[in-house]
Amino acid sequence: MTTSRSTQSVRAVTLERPTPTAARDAIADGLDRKALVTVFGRCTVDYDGRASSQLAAGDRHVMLKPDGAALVHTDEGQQPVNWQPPGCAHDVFCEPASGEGDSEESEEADADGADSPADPDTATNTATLVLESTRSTPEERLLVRFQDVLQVSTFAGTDEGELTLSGTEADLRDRILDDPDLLESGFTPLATERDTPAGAIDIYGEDDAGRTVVVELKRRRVGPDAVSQLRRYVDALERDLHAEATLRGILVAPSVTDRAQRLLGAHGLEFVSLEPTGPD
Amino acid sequence: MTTSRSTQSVRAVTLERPTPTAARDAIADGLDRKALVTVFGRCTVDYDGRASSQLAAGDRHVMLKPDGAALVHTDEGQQPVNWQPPGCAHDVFCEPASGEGDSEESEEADADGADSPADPDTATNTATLVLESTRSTPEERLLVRFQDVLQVSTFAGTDEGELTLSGTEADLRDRILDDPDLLESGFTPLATERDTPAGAIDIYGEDDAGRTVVVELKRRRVGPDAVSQLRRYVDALERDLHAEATLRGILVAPSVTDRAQRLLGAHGLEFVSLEPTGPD
DNA sequence: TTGTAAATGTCGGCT
DNA sequence: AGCCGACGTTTACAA
Repeated sequence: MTTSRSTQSVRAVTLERPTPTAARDAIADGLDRKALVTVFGRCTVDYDGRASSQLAAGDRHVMLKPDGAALVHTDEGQQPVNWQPPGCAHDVFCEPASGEGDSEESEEADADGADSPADPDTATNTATLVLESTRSTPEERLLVRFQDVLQVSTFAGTDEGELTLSGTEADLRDRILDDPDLLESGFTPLATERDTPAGAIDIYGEDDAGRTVVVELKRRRVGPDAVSQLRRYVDALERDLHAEATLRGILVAPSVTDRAQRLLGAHGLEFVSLEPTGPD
Repeated sequence: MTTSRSTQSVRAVTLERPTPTAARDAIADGLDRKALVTVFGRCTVDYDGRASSQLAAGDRHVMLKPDGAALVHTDEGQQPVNWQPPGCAHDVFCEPASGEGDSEESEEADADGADSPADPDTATNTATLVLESTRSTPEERLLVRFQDVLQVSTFAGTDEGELTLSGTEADLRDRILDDPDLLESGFTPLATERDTPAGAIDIYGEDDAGRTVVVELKRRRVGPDAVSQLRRYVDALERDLHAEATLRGILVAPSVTDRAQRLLGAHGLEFVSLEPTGPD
């Protein structure tokens, strides 16, 4: 068990191969201090809420964030194998032992029961560490049971840094608004996010000949879904304006798939190739 | 600086407040051993690829997975602020110093240059730790520069556990295939994933009266996009079969939004309320 | 709280 | 490697 202190305050505390109760106390302390908590060890994971899942024992990295998010990572994949969104309440406690006879029903009672029979504090060897993250709306629960804890860490940090991102759909939109001729010579944007009964049109405008133009933007190569989306807006606007013949729908993206191309043709929609960021 | 060993092998190694070069060596060793590597400390992050982003200095948790995935987490949010997908090559090295005059152009040359002038090994105080994860198709690069490293850990584990998940669209499909009357009395499923020029139909079948039925399934409450999808399949099948009048399209989901409901009505499509898992 | 669509979406299945 | 759609999608924004 070692701790590390910066010159200002405790910023990282790490326990290696702690007992379940030592792990529990360190984690509880970390959560209290609004620190980011990580636990690495052998565990099972159960989730129940929008769906439900079970995960057999394996070595995983668990992260509990002060905003209530929880992440369970295996050694593979970008996505966590299990998780809980921000807004959850984290709880940590020890259970007497993770025998096979441990009934599901006993969990709930133990979760907040301060007076469990034979307090786990006195049976550290057989006690198992449990992490629980819950929320309502929707009701969801994540339960991580550790057979073995290799490491517990708590991190207290500050992060004021803002992310700047470019190459988004907003950039593509701004590019066209800055220079409407990029879409087509004589195009005039009249509104963005113009609402229809079917949703909001990215760019609403007029062409050279005064025809109404519905523009749908995508930052990357598109498939059939984007064509359907454009068609939906054009349809809705036609119904709304009772102006069938003069409406044009243009999909703007770097490229389209074959099937999307055919769907565009089948519905009299157009395509303009444009990327979110221009050549510098 | 401490290490922890299990009875079988080194499973977790942790350094606290290491020098940049010690951190570099531990991380390089961890990557070599196909371990999961975590680094916590103050860093800046730059990404360039499908989009591009910059993130000013802050305290973050970085995870490098043996499959090539990289994750940068702040203390908020379920999603990483920056990341790199599996399949990337991770690299770790030290740079002479992170002065403001450090030009972007110099990075690439330093990344793999074994013979940098004044090897950073001898200037640990001013050297900065850098993590780099790159891939091709598409060309993408993530660069994490640490001003301060609070902790480096490497974890070697095993994970054979499989995730079982229920409450998915596949469960909803199986529920209907098991008991087609759940959709409507007299419904007969004929195929799943039936292909059309617009995509694959979830369930293709016939109703009581022998009319063709296109069924689109959603595991949760749906909006306009699902209606568009169903419409797309019905349209395509009508064109394919030249059988306009006898086609029915049914959206199956727990519920629909108002707008989706109106779109269904506008296009003569139907809705059946059903959840992926039935009452037990 | 709910609706709507973007996302460096990611992931899996299939061609 | 590209296409296609599901996902416990998550996230941001508007009503």
